[in-house]
Amino acid sequence: MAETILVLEDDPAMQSFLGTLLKTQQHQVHSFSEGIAALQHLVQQPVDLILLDLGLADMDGQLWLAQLRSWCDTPVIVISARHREQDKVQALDNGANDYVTKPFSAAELLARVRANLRHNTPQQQAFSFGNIRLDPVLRQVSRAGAEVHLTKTEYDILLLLMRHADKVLTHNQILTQVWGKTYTDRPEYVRVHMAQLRQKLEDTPAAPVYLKTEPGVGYRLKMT
Amino acid sequence: MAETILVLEDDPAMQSFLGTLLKTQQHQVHSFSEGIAALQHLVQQPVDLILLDLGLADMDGQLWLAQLRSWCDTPVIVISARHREQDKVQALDNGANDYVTKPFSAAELLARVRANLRHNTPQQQAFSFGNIRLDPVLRQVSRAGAEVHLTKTEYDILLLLMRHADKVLTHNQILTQVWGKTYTDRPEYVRVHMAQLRQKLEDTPAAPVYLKTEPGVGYRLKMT
DNA sequence: GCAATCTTTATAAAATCTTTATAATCAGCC
DNA sequence: GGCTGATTATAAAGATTTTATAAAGATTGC
Repeated sequence: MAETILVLEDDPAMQSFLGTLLKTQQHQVHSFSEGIAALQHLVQQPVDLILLDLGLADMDGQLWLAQLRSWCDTPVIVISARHREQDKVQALDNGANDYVTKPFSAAELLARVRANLRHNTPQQQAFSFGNIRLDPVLRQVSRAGAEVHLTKTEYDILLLLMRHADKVLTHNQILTQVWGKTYTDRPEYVRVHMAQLRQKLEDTPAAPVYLKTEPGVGYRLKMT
Repeated sequence: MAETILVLEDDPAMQSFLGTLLKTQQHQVHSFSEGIAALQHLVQQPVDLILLDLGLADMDGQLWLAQLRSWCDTPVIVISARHREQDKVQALDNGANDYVTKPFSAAELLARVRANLRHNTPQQQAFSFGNIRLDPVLRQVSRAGAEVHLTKTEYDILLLLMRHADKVLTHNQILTQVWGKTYTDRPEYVRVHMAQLRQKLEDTPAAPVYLKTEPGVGYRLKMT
């Protein structure tokens, strides 16, 4: 958390409400009532998200948004009392990322704030255990920050173990998922590749911390 | 335009309506009624945006979304008849980028589609990695400042790799995007053209730094 | 027809997987 | 505890698959 959010809203009650709401989520909030002041601040200090009320006193919110978008691509959530379709379309086409109409639910607004912070900071949904990280989007594994090259089979096994973290997977389950149903009588395949994975991922392959053996049953990835 | 949009919606009337609506904007639309089929398609061929109806017959839309997000970060707009706050919050926290409730205005939906396409495909004026630069507007590639001539096929492959920087693209994905769906059994096409690209772009084509092979899987453009 | 490009093909090289042998470890039993 | 048979770990050789590359043939557009 601790993302910085700029609120541009000229109704004092609403400004105060938004500030309080966002601070409950540990966000740092900068509130403004006037468009010019907000722009000046943004030039000085970038923020992670902007909440914009269209009904400003000193200038038109749509114009403000259009002007902002000429140089800044920070996500903007528009908050407005205007329910008309054409207002929404105009704001979105002016570069808004989302449009919320008053009255709105606090929980929904916070969820939309989270969503917009998330997709702008494309932090991958990565699995990690210890100093090992697996990023299924990039199909990439790293150890202590350094990329580790895994073969297709090794990667498939690790992904399978991660998707069932802390559970025991039998040889047959691994063989079926990775090699296919007809390979259930080749447990040695799993052993050889598991040894390879340990060589690449464990600090002490002979005394594995993550890739544990369950004798007589199968293997388990310990996430702790 | 010409972005590809996947629609997952099990009501035939709504599916048809969405398809028609999106096609008026020159989008390429792939419609599905079942979650499994849609996932299978996405693995084969990435899209630019996903419209998801939460009320699927064969599985829970929220589960589908969570599963998708474990490996895919394509923008998702949820369309739902459920107006409850907790449904919205859950969907947004599951990784949805936007949430639209039925009944919705066509113009607003299209505006939200535009907004989500725009913000997730930042209008990079030029991609670059190392001393290589690709300008999609001029359709021009240069290396260390000097223009490099690429054939149409070479350029298409490079652009595709750049749009999915650092991700692995399978042979099938490359073949489908560049040659078409009926070429998925010709991986040698990709190999030959990839070798050409390396000759033109890499300092040491035999030991590529950018255009990496992932044996058994596909190719990856390494930007980092 | 010519030049550029794409497709096809053949061969060499590289990477990975499978197989095998041996050593280590484990579980049950006396 | 120590023995025994079964299971597991590991390295390394062998086999197979996958990939790189050049070059010849086919196609396309001007």
